[in-house]
Amino acid sequence: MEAYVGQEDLACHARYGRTDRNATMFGPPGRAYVYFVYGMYHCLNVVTEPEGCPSAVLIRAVEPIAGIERMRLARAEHAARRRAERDVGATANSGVGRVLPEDRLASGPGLVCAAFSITRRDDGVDLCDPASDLRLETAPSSEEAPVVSAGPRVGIGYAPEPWLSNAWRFFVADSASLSTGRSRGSRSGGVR
DNA sequence: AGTTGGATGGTCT
DNA sequence: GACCATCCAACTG
Repeated sequence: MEAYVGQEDLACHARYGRTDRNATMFGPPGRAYVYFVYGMYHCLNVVTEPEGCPSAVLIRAVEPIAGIERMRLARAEHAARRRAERDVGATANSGVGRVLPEDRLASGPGLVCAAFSITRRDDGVDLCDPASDLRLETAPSSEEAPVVSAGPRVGIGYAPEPWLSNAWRFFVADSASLSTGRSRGSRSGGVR
């Protein structure tokens, strides 16, 4: 996950003020801020600060625990839909992709939304409401606290220092489901 | 194994 | 009209 903190954070979507797209970030905490990027992917955030203080946490990756097949199906549907929109003909073949490894089902912000079928329609959903389809739940107390590491945020090359290098990306150090970002490099440990 | 280019459309200067 | 909180395929070596 990555923290985006207020209008002063020049990597945050709220840096130019409130717009139709980022309005949810300006609202109460605990809601989903979902946006559309690069013409094909969605990204899920959790609003974290009180109303009027536009901050959120981007969910960059998820370790699948349950509903694995459901996630595989959603990923396949997402890919198929994109293929279908592009190719008008020759759709006969490529339906058979190789089976996605569990570790890669949601190992990126766009993939999280593809695996959970999250779209802009989920923007503003109350993630703390137990009745919500999309929601946060507290971990069982039996669960051991993970070791968390921090590093610079991914994909914000447009931002000036110190925002560019602030270690506001937090990740479970030994997770096999870490997202693979392009620029700076925490990519090394024997993931895979 | 590491790097590069292309797809694709909403959003904002 | 440029940019983008991305991903994957196709390269290179």
